[in-house]
Amino acid sequence: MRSKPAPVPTDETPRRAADRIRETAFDLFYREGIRAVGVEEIVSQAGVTKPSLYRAFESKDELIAAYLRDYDQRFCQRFEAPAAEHPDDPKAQLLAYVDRLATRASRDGYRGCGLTNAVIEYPDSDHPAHQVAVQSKQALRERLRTMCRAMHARDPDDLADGILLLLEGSYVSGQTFGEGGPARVLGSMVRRLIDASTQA
Amino acid sequence: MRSKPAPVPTDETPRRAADRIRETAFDLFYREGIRAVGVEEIVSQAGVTKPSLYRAFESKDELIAAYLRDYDQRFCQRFEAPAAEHPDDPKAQLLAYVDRLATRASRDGYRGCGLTNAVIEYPDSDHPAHQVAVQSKQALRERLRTMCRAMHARDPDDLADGILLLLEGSYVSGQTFGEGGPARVLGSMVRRLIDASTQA
DNA sequence: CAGAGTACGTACCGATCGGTAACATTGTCA
DNA sequence: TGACAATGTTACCGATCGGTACGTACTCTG
Repeated sequence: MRSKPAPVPTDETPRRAADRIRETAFDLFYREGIRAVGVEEIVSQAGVTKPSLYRAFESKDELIAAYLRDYDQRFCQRFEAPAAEHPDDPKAQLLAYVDRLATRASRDGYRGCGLTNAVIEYPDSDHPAHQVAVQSKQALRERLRTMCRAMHARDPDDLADGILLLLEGSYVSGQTFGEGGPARVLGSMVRRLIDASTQA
Repeated sequence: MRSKPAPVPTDETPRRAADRIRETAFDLFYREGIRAVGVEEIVSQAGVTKPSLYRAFESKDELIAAYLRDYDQRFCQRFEAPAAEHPDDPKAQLLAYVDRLATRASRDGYRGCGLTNAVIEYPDSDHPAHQVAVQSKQALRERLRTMCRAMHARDPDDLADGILLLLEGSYVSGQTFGEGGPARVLGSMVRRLIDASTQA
């Protein structure tokens, strides 16, 4: 034990080939779409070779699944991050995420949610990409329901679904309309729905 | 003149090769995704050959654009159809479309909006598919604004964008969640937003 | 019936797709 | 020094991609 003194993953780019592939795949898949990106492009941009990819991942499909799991993790961080700033205030937590999303999604070049995009690129429910993405979305739906219950909404499950529609709408509309798109009203619409569900 | 006695486009399947290609491409592109479908699959399923495709369409990209124009046309019909049943009542017109959409989008196997899907599959704004789809969405946004103004909403443009978010959210969530998905609440959420914008 | 024009199919192209086999090279630890 | 794991190098596979050169069959017109 206590042998490895410092594998010191130098925070510059090199690192392990598998990591570089994973990061490069993340960027390319997200920005250009999954089907649009070939393995050749990934390895060349990552500065590695194809055998390295296939030593780390069984297939392209597995790499895609890994990308989506990474995406889900980042999403969860983004979604849960505001919780710390607003303890015991689910409404404020949700609105914090919503307002940040509204800003991002109304900027030019926004590419939406990688998980939502994956469901559309892989409609076949047997495909690993589809499955990982759907699982993540179901977790989000559950999370929203929990928050809406904590807000003492009259119809927490309906409110949660309404908010989910607005979120998903923002993800996709951000790509369609760019700067000044409909996502700009996301915050006020979520507030209206919450108010309509919590007022006396 | 008056020569052609009856080219009689027999309403069975055969007809012109170009038409068969167009119909088959519509179904395949919509159900399986555009990038997922090759020209070979289209022509073989249409019962024609590749040269027939390339005599009628300059390229696959042009066929895709044609598909999206067809889709836009069908969408407009669906969206405007309820208008006849509710003349001079924009709210009823909109809700009629919304309620039908909610039903379709909460059924299993729903594949969303072909135009929205196309924007996600082709994020590059130079691509014809992207352009056709975005144009259609901009027209929808304008149409919604007009309707919201006619409803005498306090903030017609904001309300229109809010409704647009709910619509787009239904398109994509329908694919993610299938039966019993969030789109089931679309009707009540649209009503809440309208009410919140039109009440005294 | 002749001939033109239209509509279509056969067979093929080069490029790229995801994926692999075999072997050389490197760095690390013992 | 020597063994091992990780990576690179090179060359290749069969399948599929979008796209085309060219020959053929039908039909309408004169």
